[in-house]
Amino acid sequence: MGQTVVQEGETPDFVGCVLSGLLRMQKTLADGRHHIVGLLVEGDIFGRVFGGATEFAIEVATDAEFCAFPRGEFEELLMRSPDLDRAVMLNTLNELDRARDWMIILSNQKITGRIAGFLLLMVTRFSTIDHIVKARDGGIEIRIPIGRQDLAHLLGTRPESISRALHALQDDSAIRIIEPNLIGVLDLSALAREAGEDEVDGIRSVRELLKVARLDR
Amino acid sequence: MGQTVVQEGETPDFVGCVLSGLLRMQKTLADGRHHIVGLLVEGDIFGRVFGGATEFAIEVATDAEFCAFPRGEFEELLMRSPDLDRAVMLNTLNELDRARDWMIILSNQKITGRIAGFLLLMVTRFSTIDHIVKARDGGIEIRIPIGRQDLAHLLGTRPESISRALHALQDDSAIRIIEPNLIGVLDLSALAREAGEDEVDGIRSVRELLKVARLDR
DNA sequence: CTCCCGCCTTGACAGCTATCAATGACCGTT
DNA sequence: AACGGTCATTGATAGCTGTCAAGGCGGGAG
Repeated sequence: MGQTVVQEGETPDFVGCVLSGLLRMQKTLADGRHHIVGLLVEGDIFGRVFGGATEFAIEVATDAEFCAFPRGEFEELLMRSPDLDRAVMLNTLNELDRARDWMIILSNQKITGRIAGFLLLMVTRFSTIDHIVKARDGGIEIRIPIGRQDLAHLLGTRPESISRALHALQDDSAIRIIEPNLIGVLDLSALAREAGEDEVDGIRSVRELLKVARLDR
Repeated sequence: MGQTVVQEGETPDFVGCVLSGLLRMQKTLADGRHHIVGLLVEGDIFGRVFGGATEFAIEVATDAEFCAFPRGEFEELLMRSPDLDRAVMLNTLNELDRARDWMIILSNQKITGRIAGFLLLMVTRFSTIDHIVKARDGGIEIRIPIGRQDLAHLLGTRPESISRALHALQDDSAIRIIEPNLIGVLDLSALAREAGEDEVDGIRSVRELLKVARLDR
């Protein structure tokens, strides 16, 4: 927990792939604060494929497993397997879109909007990770895999504001705080409205997810 | 000016490469506001290489030229030319880092800090585009290629706050507002301090840039 | 079992920003 | 030259957030 996998400015000699658990990608600023720029879950690839130093450190957020390939071999593998190459490219493009989604979320001036966007992103992006997003009869339950401090760093604010905003969303009956890190989503539309996002497509896909989850049981 | 090149949600049938001018990548929200998530300058590639719809619209910010390759041919070209494939991958990875830099900037809670980070990013990233960043005897001059409205959308705030923050930085003798869109940088360290970033490396490279620019003349 | 420590939460206050409104500068048009 | 439009700026006020401080809760060590 909290161990460093890749240090800032380092050029790692391997390409990693997360198998389970959660890693966080962050940058430490001059004043000691560290800002989180992304979370890595199972299936995510980290470490730059071709040269160049990583500008961001990677640390373990929860118990996690990952595998590492020597970078040279991985690059050769990419050369020989167009399919793998294409998959890595698609993965990178998806991460790029995700990073831009983060930008939209961070552009929201009210904290409640940022948290609403964060929760929606969790639901839409991590819907396949069942220990994070669970579909229940009452709606969806999200287990936030990081603490208030990290969440604040992620959303560009402070733990106190996170707490207040979550309880404000609860007062609006948009969510329910089951445990500090276990959030029940009561009203997706309200969240989307709060986030200011046109998340209609996202919500539709979530509805599909819920249907599938119910059929599974 | 303001024309749409690629629409949101569309799957463009070409891959574009900016030759000159400036394009902006943005997303329109449900309430009509549009948030800018990136600027494209010469050499930047846009349009997804492999399938998938673009989540962001691309519009012309200034007079611009770009070339377009049919997507199918481009993908075949990638298959046949490992060098090009590698270059595109590197380009994408760089954009990813840039997007994460944006996240850091947007995480800054004070507007002056966000603008300081923006200016530093302009200097470090667009230092080769001489109609945007110019080295002069007094320091560096940055021509901001977008208006206050767009700048506000980019930094997640409002035009009024942009104006106030710029003039605050001027009062601190960190910058000089030569024209509304032409900013002279007087004190890089002050900007870095304001941004809270450990931009020492960045500043060093800027110093190199200044030296080179002076030798050029 | 008790203590200690970290985390989450809540309250009070200062500081900053969003918002509304109004003014002035610049540009293209008439 | 006069007009209308957009854009940048400035002021006043309300609202929200950062900050500091304190209290409550749970888990681990002794």
